[in-house]
Amino acid sequence: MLERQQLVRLLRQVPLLHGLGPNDLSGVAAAAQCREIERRRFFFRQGTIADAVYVLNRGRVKLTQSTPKQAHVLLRFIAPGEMFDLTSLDGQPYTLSAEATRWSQAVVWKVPTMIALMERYPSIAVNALREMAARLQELRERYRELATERVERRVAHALIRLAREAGWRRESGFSLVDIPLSRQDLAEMTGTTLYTVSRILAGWRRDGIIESGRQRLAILQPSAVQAIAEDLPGATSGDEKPKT
Amino acid sequence: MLERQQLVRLLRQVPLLHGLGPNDLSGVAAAAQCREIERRRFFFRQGTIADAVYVLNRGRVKLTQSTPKQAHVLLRFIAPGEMFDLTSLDGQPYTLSAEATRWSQAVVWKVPTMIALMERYPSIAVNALREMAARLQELRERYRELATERVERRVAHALIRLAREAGWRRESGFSLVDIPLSRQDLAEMTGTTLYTVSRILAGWRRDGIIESGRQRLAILQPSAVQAIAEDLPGATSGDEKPKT
DNA sequence: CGCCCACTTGAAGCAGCTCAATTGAAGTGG
DNA sequence: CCACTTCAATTGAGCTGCTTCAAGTGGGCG
Repeated sequence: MLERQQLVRLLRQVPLLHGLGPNDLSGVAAAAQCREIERRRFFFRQGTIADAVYVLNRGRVKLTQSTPKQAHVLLRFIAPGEMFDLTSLDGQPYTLSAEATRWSQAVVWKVPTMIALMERYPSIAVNALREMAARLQELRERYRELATERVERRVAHALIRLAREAGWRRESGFSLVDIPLSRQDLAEMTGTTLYTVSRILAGWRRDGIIESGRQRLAILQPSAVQAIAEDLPGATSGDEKPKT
Repeated sequence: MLERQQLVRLLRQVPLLHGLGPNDLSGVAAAAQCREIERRRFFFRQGTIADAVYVLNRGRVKLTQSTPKQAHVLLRFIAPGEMFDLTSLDGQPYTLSAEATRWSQAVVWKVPTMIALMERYPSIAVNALREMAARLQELRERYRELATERVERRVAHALIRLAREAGWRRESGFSLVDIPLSRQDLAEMTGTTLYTVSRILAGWRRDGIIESGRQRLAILQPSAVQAIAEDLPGATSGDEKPKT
């Protein structure tokens, strides 16, 4: 757990609280709770009441939605500093679940508490709005993608997006996804099946664009992935130079 | 155009401004502008700078997104009272376009003006957040639908959604969509082609579930449409009684 | 009245899904 | 350290829902 001092220092980095002075931050911190969970456990589950707002401090969280018939959709990953999930301000049930992909720590405010804070410090509300607007915009783009693009391009986009959301580790000079990521996960991100993802990745591996193993994925030629995502020349041929 | 008095009376109905007193409303109204446009004209277009926030007063607006290759996606319709579109608070370009489907009137605030209003009247920001959260939630649901459901069910869902967003007119006892709605529009809403939509509607028409013509659509058996959307029994057989 | 444009319908092709069998890498326990 | 288990990943074969292309049809508006 965290001491107050430590918490305030943390919160200073959080985009949601930008523009607040030290005193304000201290007040906001006083209203917060802290929650830590293990890998594969949930901050909240689809169907339970949405009574809190989270800001991820350490770890990595994935947001998923599932249907009655056990079809799952992977909406996005949350990186440290990001807010999740302002689904409802009125005590409606969550329509998604938040699962830690490894040990994670989040700062939590009850919804009524957060609303009170926003009334008192309006810039929090404006920051939240900014974050929500960005989310909405990204999701709209993905929606368009899903409606108009072929699978291969969607998978390429998913990899590029993972670079931003999930982060990468440098390993022997290449980008390695910093998340345990199965074919199933990628399929659920792009609206396809794990078989199709496997075939696509196999093709890219043959072309030297990526390296991959069990829950592991490394991009050898970022520019080639970009080319596939954007319909540039040189998409399938492996004649691109690896960047880095 | 509108007088101040009239404008204030209007703004009292707007969810975005709920919780404000008469004086506050008057101040908010003073900072607003008013814009009226004809059918088929745009409040804003994809690519231009997002420097304003709109609240629709009268008419009907559709939000669309298009790709470089002229593929279009119809994101949603805006009904009077709704806010559109808080895409960006920072002067980024719009990633969508807002087109009037008939003569429309909207109240407009410049983005910096609206941010200042939110700082002054935090409940506006909270209301905006509420609206954004609802949008995000709905879009996530549609994203999941697009990723996991067949076309026929997506079209059924689109009709149900239109009932809420676009409104219906009662005509000889049946629900008629209150928007000029082509097969192409429905295709762009559901991520398919106008041909497939045409075939699906033809089937429903044979089963007596709908009536349809040129840019016209009437639902004869709402419960049958619901059944198709939700995978209930009695989906394709026309043995349901019309509600109403 | 005649043209335009939304809509319909058929036929062919294919991208991606489904099912099934196999491989192989990472634990696990003796 | 090796046998065993487990589970992600691969790959083939067949199928199908949907797209694509092309040719009509008919309602509505100028």
